[in-house]
Formats: sequence, C-alpha cells, structure tokens
Amino acid sequence: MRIATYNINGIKARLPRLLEWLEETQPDVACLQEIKTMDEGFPAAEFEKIGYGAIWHGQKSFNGVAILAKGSTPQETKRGLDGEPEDDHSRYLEADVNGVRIASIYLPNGNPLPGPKFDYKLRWMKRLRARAAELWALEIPAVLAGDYNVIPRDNDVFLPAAMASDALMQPESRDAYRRMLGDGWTDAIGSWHPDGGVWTYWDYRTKGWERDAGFRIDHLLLNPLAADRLNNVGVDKEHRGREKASDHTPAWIELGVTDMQP
DNA sequence: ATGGCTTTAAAATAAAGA
Repeated sequence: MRIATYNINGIKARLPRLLEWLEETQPDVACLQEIKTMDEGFPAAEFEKIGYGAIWHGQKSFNGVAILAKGSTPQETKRGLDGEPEDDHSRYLEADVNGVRIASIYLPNGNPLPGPKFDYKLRWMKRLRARAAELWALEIPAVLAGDYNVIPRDNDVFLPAAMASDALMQPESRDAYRRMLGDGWTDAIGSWHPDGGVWTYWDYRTKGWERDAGFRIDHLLLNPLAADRLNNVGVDKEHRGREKASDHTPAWIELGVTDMQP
C-alpha cells in the first residue's frame, strides 16, 4: 500500500501535472496540500475518471487539503483540529482507507517571526500532537502525512545557515516536531535516511531547483502499527523538474500487508 | 536587508508562501 503526500501549490494550475503523476506512480493514497480552492472548485470528476475517489477541505485562495484513494472513497474521520474554534484555516483532513487511518496535514508556515503567525504555528503543532495522542489510543495503523513546514535536522537542508532565522528551522518548531517523535511516531523518510540529503522542496525565487538547494519539510509520521509494516520510502524528485511543477515534490511510503494474527 | 518567483482572486494590484 503506497501512501504519498504532495503539496501541489494550487490544484487548478497543477491539474495536468497532478493527473500525470497519479497515472505514472499509481499511489493507493495521495494526501494533497495547498489545493487553494473553495470546495466547489475541487475537480473531483477528473480524479474519478482515472479511478480515484476523493474527499477535500477547501478554502478560498489559500491552504486547503485533500485525500485521494485508488478505487474507493476515503472514509472521513475528522476535518480540522480541535482546540481553537476561531481557526478557519483548512489545514487538516483525516480518513480511513483500507484499515489505515490517514491524515493530510498542512502545517502553518510561521513566518515572519516573531509574531502572530509563528505563535499560530506553535499552537497548531500542539493541537496536532493532541490529535496524534487520540489516534495513538485507537490502536490502529496511522499515518500523519503532509507539509509540516519543519526542517527537522541540519542535514535536512542544503545549507543550515541559509534557513537559520526561518520559522521552519527554529528550535521551537523543531522541538514541537521532536515531541511527536518522542511520543513514538516514526519519521519514515528521515529514519530511512539518517544522513539526510533528501529534499522535498526547492524554492522558486532563489532558483533552488537549478542549484539543488532544497530541504525536507514533507513528512510521513507513522505509529508503531504502521511502522512495523514499513517496506519502502521514496521521493519523486524528477517531478519537481517538469514544466509548471509545484515547488514541492511527492514523498511516499509503502506498507506491507498486515501480519496474520495468531 | 530586500527581492528573486508563482499562485489565487480578480481586474491592477495584494497577499501568501518558505
């Protein structure tokens, strides 16, 4: 079972590239972020045509997340995080697919800092951790996939000094991320690449792709019931170099079949 | 230090991203 996460940076501008990627790589589940459209603008019929069911949580212009599943419609289990009723950003969507609980996460960027956006990021991470604890208690395989907007380690960025003052690399951001790992969640890509050097994002403005100046901010966090089934991980790097590409590229994991219970 | 570039929304600029 292949589960991918992909910040597509606008589903309208990206639709041809997105359909192409789905047809080429055939993920069983695709968690999308930054769809940047209201619910009524989501092109569900286009995904249906190539065999994918979908649920989505849209927002005008910004944010917005979705979950696609090959051959079925994800069974929605949660929309938005608890703890801040006035928060109207569409950044969290969660569903069951084939017995696996899967969340599509678009964590706040947090820049500039200090300021309200950074404070919001840290509060959001606290709320995410609280939801993760609820999922943990369910004792089912769970995968929290998305754009975390956190560079977890110095070897997850082309040049740590270049991002040192950025919200993605602040000690508070890293600490909040690490607390989830401390709770027992596995950073699938990071654990397979302890020496780093794997990027999922390359900046448009600084011509990051041309220089391979990227960093790793798209993550899949697995609870032990999912991590025990982890067979493979990957990043579809080549798709970042295509015409009209997102500034992110897909990251994915593969889970094997559940062990037979005695 | 700022801007570089890209997208959305909407009609020229502005906001947001990271």
